[in-house]
Amino acid sequence: MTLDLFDHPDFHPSWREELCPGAVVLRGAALADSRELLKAIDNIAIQVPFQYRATPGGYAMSVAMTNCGDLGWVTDQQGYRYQPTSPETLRQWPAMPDLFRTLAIHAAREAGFSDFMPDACLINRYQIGAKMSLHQDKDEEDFGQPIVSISLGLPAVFQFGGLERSDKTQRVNLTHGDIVVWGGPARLRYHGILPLKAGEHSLTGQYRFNLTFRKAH
DNA sequence: CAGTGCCC
DNA sequence: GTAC
Repeated sequence: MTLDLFDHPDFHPSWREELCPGAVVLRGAALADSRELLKAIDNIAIQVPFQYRATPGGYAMSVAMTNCGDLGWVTDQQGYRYQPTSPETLRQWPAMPDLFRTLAIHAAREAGFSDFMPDACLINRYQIGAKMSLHQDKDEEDFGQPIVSISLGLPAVFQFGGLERSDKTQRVNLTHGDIVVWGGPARLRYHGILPLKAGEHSLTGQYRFNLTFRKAH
């Protein structure tokens, strides 16, 4: 991987956008590793296929999901939770690739969170029209640990709000290779993804992939 | 518990 | 804004 990207003299203000205290967009920070990241996603999905899960309220989500790492985020009628196994295979999630972990740790450090130790990586696949409505990440045990989110493939509009659902949201265009990190005072800010606009990406076709790294337990 | 979704 |  090209960790040197983070040390490159050009990797600074123009590539870094502060959304608010504790939240930053690192433009193109995963770009150089994107082909390897996508290959790794394919390899994981062969072992544990993407699933369309349902919320506890019974609605099918439009985003397909799989996981890697010690813990994976799942939802069903019982609720939201992290668990060490896939509900379908009843086996442990595939290991988190070293490239994933290292990239996430470096991005967190770049954003000011020096002790990030992710144990969970949720892999979301968005097809055209798929969305993620405004929500908080609050199923984790330690809100002192940040969230690291890597965008691959088709662009999407990220909504980044406040600590209450009714707070005004910023709209942030995220494209292939962008990394968003939020933690500290921004850790519980509401966020979401607007319906994916039709398009074609040379590496992912009609899909957007998102890797979300968390310290769950 | 379920607002990571839905509808007006 | 909010079902049950």
